[in-house]
Amino acid sequence: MENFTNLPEKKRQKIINAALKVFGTHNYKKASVSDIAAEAGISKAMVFHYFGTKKDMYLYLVRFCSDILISEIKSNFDETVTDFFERIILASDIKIAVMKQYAAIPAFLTNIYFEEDPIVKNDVQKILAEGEVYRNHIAFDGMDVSKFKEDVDVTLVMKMLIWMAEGFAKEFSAHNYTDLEARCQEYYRCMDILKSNLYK
Amino acid sequence: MENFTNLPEKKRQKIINAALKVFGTHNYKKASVSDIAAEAGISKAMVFHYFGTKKDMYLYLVRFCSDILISEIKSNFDETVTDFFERIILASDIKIAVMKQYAAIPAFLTNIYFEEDPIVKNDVQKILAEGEVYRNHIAFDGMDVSKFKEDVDVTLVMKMLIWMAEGFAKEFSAHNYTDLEARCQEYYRCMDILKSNLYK
Amino acid sequence: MENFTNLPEKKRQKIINAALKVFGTHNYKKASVSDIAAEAGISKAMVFHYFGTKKDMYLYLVRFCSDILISEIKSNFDETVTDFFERIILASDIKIAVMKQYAAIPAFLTNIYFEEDPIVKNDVQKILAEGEVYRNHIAFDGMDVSKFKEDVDVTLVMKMLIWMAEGFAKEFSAHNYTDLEARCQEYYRCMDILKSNLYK
Amino acid sequence: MENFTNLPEKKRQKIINAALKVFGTHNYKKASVSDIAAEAGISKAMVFHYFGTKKDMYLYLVRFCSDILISEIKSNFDETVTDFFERIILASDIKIAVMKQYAAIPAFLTNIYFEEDPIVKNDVQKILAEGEVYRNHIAFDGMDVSKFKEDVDVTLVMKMLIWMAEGFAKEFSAHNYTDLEARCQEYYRCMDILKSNLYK
DNA sequence: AATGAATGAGCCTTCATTCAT
DNA sequence: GATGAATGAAGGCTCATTCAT
Repeated sequence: MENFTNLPEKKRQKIINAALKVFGTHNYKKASVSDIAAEAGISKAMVFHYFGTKKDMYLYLVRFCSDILISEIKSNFDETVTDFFERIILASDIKIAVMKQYAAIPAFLTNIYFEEDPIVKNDVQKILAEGEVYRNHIAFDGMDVSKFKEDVDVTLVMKMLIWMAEGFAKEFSAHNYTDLEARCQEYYRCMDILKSNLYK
Repeated sequence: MENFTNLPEKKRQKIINAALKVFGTHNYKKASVSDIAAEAGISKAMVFHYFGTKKDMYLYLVRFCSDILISEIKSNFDETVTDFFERIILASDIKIAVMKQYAAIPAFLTNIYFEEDPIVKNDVQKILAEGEVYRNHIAFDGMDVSKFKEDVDVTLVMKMLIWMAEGFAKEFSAHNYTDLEARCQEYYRCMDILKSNLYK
Repeated sequence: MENFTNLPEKKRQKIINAALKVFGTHNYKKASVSDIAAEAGISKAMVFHYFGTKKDMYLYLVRFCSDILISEIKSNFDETVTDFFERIILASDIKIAVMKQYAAIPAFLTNIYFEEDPIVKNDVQKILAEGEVYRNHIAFDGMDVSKFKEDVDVTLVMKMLIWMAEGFAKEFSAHNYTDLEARCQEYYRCMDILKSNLYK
Repeated sequence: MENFTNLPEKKRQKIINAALKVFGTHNYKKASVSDIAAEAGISKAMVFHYFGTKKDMYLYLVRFCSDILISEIKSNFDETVTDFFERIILASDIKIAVMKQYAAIPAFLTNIYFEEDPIVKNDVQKILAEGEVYRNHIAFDGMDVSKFKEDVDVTLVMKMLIWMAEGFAKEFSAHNYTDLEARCQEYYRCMDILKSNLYK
């Protein structure tokens, strides 16, 4: 793996982008090492030289994206924002920021989420689980739920929002990741409805 | 194709379940006929005897699921139920009924929704489009939205519910389709929250 | 094999024609038993019931055609025709008569002549060799070569005519066995040229 | 295709010979890539590495043979030889020279001539058509037919010679391409007979 | 370090042949 | 006798992976 990490920044980025793009377009099995090599402008054998295995490369990318996500969270998350809905929006903003760094990351993340190939599924989930802490941290720690009407089960509201986020992401993906801004507006307006009506 | 449809009920179901499972676990390209044959306990050549082509089998399954869905809608949908939320629940009940018939249908439906393989994409969409009428019919026709508070944008509420349904299905799939009943309860309680607070 | 020979005349002919057609259209390997069965209006399994093996069926047909050819020779050959060129024409006429009995025979004969598949090649040649006697008999026995100019090597003329016949048959086959009569005229006119100029 | 053309001469020849032999022995459909690979002493996958497709390999060979033929014509054809029979012999010499370079070419050429497989038929004919000019050029342009007896139809003589050439090639092929020299002598002696007797 | 050659396993598909009914 | 079901071997082709240079 050091074979890869010792590469000059520029080349590394090019290879990562190529790999993210290919793995984001096809699933693990169908994504071919040849395509990645061609996209990155290197020879197929070099991919194996850098990563050892297709699987290793894949997992490297998973970790790479996960790390970016976590780092973005660490540097942007503001724990003084305690209001339930503002916190949700803050978390969403972070995710969107990540999307903007590496153009191919969202497609890749969607694919790894749906990847069912037993060759990688377990390892992917392990890696994602490590970052889970941070993601949950964002959403749940120290949230102020006092403004909710008494009879509203906040846990269920949370669940609703998670489901909605999933559905939103799916729709976004299904439309080829276009119109991010406009779609986010819809999402935020939905939250406004909830906020207005579930708060006292 | 008659080679297959003339098969005894039992055997047909076994093969369908096997195929749904494999196509629900992997995408079109990676789902291997060998795996389906093994899962169904028949020889690989029989699959071709029954369906002619991997593609034909896939499209058969798409139509098969679509037909089940439509038939379930036709026989269970009650247009006299006009209340927005009751209508949603009715629709959900129908989907759940489908799930109970063939355990693997939801996974399969999710996969065909995301299937991008050009070999099947167009044909799949054609088949799904035929049933579109019924699905839209369920959700949108003649719903009574008069009970909503004046300032609530019903279109957005609809969108929220669709997103939620997607997220719910994804979670259900991620947990290997277990505890259908319990999970549905959560889903219904969420809708209760919305109903209580968004209605006048 | 008796399974087949005991069949009613009509059915047997239909099957033979079907087989000749398919084997005349494709070579041994590519000619599929399914196609023959379909063409003959019987089930694939029956072909095996009648003939045992694809190979057996093929060899049966070879012998069948060879027999027809020989029988035609036996009944039409006139040994009182001794003139070299008239004898050649007589032989040609016989071949043409055979062609008219079973429409598919010429195509089949052409194919078996070019068949290189080691699975059948040897056996085919054995069968054809058995009939060779008659064919040679036609051409060579008791021919009157006295009218040739002294310096003409009749053996070479014979060879020329054989080569020409092959070339002619090839051309005829290459043009899908059309215009038999017209083409024969050309062939006969060529022989006229030879006759006029090689005879004293 | 460059994968193949960049190969060392020796290896390329071995593969070409193997392919010509297999395609010359069986027709397109039946000629198996495995056989070619085995005959050439390489792995089946390499054939695809070199040529991409069985079809591509086949068409490459067609063009290869066509090119050799044309090149041989270009360098050996002498338009100052105008006598009808000498011209024919010149043309024959050229073909024989080709045969000596790659022993399997004649069998291959015969097979492509009869190849009816729709997968390749059109492309083959396109390739052959490109060289047609040269082949016709050889045979027909500027031949001196003034020495023929007045009543001899030269067009028919031409036809005879073409038929003979076909028959000759067939016989040569049927005897496994042995004794080229001796067989040619016979062919030339036949032409002598014609020349002596059809000329004034 | 970097490449292209090389391979073996696996995939979809076809087909002659066998088997149960 | 007749059929459809069933299979195994083989074919064309792809691809991750290894090897020699």
